[in-house]
Amino acid sequence: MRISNSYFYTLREDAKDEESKSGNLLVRSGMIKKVGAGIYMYLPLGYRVLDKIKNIIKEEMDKTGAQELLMPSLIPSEYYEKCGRVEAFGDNMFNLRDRKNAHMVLGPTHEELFAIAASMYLKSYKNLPFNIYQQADKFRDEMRPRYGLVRVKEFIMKDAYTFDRDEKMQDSSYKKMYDAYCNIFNRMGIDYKIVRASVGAMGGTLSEEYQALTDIGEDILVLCDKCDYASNMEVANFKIEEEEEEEKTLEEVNTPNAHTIEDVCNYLKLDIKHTVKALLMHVDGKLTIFFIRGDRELNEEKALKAVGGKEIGFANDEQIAESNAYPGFTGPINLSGCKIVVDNEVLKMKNFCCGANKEDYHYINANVKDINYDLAADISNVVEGDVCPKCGGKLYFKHGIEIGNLFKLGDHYCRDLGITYLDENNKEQYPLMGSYGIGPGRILASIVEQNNDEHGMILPINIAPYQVALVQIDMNNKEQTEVAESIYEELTNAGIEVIYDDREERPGVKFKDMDLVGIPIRVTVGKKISDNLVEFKLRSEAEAEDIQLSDITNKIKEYIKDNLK
RNA sequence: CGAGAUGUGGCUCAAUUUGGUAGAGCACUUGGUUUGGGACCAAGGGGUUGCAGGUUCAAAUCCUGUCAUCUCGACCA
Repeated sequence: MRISNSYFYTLREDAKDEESKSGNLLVRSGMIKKVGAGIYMYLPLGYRVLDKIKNIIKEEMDKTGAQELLMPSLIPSEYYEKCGRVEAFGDNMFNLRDRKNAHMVLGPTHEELFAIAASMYLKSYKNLPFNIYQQADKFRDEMRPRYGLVRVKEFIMKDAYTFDRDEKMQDSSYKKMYDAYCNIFNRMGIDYKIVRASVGAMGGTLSEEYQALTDIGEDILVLCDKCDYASNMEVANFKIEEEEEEEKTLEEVNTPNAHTIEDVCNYLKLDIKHTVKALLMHVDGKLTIFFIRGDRELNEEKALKAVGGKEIGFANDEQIAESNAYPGFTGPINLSGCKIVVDNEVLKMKNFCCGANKEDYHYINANVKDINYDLAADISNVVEGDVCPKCGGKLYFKHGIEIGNLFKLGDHYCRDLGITYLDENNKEQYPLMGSYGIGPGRILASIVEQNNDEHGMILPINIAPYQVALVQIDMNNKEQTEVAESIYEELTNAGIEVIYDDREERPGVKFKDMDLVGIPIRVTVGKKISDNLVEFKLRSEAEAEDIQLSDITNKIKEYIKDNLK
């Protein structure tokens, strides 16, 4: 491409409405432009990059035997009602009415339609297994879009769906996707971790996520410093260490105005790890009090699961009044009028401090024998330094952007939709379904987030919009023009993607722009041409190299051959 | 949805406190001088100050409402 008569622009300053590095670089390089919160246009340069990402995904998906198709985005809502997902998605789904006032949605994910597509083909056990996928727009009315392309309201997702007969067959289908995803992200040079995750609104039995490691990642990954344990915080656990301490006698102590755990610890000079705090919650409107170690957070998802509820939130005064709990001084001793859930860890604690259910009083030296509760379960979040549940190593945290996920969904979608096949005994069976997502936009954001310097982005050669930036220093120099044109022609004929900066701009402008956009290879045709030399520079390296003009195209071809994954 | 901040040429910002004809840099156009890391000089074009009301002789500025964007929180495949 010749820049001089192409759509190409860059911005010299950061956008004021972009916070993240990747968001800013993508906007400044003219790859994307914000239309509204969480809504972006992909401009020609950005679209080329997106297309390359999609192509790598497509290649690896097709290699597994998956077949591509295309689903609509505008879907009658009845399809989502059948599986109870109108409720599951709630306000996250875009709802609209057509002219006949029929209720429509913009698809947030496509399990239902894929199941229906599957049913058109699937009649016999002989049809299994198979895998169908698409790369198409998804719409989710996110409460808070942020970080450029990381969390948006409309985005392209590659979503694949497998259909299998039994768990063994599904394991094999799942493994194929697992491996394909590794290939995809490895080819793109992304630094990622595969973590165990929650099945969330998808429902199902197993979920793993591919998480690109970056500081702006919204997910917290729990990793072990000794083994390969890796889990999303939402489902991470830790090994509870039993305290070896002799049980002392329960004692009530005055703690004036000590409403928070910090206050109590300061006042009584206690280690926060020897305290138990209360979380006064409502589960489906009913007061439920959770007790966890003072320094931990309640994991609401685990808590809900433990009590078998649907909705959880902080209790209001009215709900609290049903019990004898005293906010700020609530403890699991002589507590009544509510459901009481204690963290498994609390059962192993010795001589801890907790509220006494009356103003300005706490208990010290409390032990399991002193407390009353309805249920004990794992309800708290891991903190850094906890013991790995797998090997006993130390757990630490990293932030990740979820760029891919794998779900074993079981058969509930097919059950709800009545999709069956006949087995060899002429008996109707429900197939097992799996769903597998990848977010190309998030991949782009993650790559830029992981690969940049003060000059701009540094893109891998199979992702960059062009492989080679050809910079001619002096557009009025005939010899330079001749050489640049011939290099352009030769590389282009060899199938190499060249962006030829033939603008009447000063060299500095051209260098800055090519650096900002992150083109991996730069060839500069300048004054050294009188010695038959041109300059070869990698975006990732600081130094340039002078190359004989006669060698330059071969050098580039070889570099690309060696580095194109 | 709760709290805070911000909306002024394409971009980044000033003028708002104290009401008085809307300004700079970048970008753009023309001419000239330059030409290896975002050049310089000169002359231009481009904004009913997010929108709607109100107060006033006069509103970017004050008041009310509304919308949008960003941040923190809540929420979250």
